[in-house]
Amino acid sequence: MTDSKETSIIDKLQNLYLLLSAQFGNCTGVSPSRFRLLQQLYHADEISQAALQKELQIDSAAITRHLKQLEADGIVARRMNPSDNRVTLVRLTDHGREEIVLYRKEMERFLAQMLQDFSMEEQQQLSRMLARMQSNIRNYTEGE
Amino acid sequence: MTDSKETSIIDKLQNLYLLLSAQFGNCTGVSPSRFRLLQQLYHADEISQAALQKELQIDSAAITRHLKQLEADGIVARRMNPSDNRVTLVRLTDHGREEIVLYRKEMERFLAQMLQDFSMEEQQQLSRMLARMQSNIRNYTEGE
DNA sequence: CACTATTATTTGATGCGTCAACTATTGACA
DNA sequence: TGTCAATAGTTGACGCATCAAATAATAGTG
Repeated sequence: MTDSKETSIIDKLQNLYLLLSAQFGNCTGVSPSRFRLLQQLYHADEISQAALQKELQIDSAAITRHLKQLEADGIVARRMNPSDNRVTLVRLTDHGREEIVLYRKEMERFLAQMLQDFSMEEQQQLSRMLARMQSNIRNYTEGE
Repeated sequence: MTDSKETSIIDKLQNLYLLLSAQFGNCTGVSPSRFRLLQQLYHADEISQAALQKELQIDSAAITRHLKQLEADGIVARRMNPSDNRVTLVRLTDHGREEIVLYRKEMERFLAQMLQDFSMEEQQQLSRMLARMQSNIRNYTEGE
């Protein structure tokens, strides 16, 4: 029986992800999701929640909650799009912009450690494999 | 700036994991964690929660809650270890054993789809890379 | 034997994600 | 223009994980 072998990739993926989230949070002070969200805001100046949702691939409910918290923390400011009252536009506050610079530094360190012994070639290979799995899973959905 | 490039592995890992969890659940009817837990029980006959915790690398609080639910669903039976009243021994019920056979079938299909275009060689490579990252992250913790 | 770890499990608070249901706006078209 | 569909965001219920604190039982030691 190769049972345990066959599942091992899912197991490894899960163990890695859980460890990654926990450690990333410890090191940078924000969760990976929140960091990614801030990263988008950092590059985008001002952006709608729907656009954030598309980038991050996270449920829009989760986006709403992150932003609510970030707004309460003074990291982010929101306003309605005057030309379409359905959409909310989000941007970093000046304070937020300062904070994220620190997060980014920590993240750099973390990432460097995580990939310390990976060659460029390996990193690309890994990236491609992850992307392939993702697309395979997506197709499974449709095929159901 | 190669900013978005540099984070892309974490991004990809997260996107993949979230998609994986959601889809795995849809397809098999159980979450990856719960499946792994059942898998352990399937192979172990009777096992303590602490041992499960070590295998799965999941917080023991989460183990308790999974088992509570599984017990309520009649999948699992728990009893105290008569020779050490601290430990709880867990085993699949007959019903549970039948159920898991079905889950396993679904899981096989899911996994096959996820890795459909991966050669054996690639799968091993991927496994090794995931393990390396995990160990790199662990070391980071200690280094702090 | 009493005292102090250590170990196993549980519970409560919290973070983050999902889905489903609901509101508000906008767009399109008979 | 009135109606209906699509889009953006929010909220509530829920699943699953984490940490910290509490409880029990056992082990080790002077």
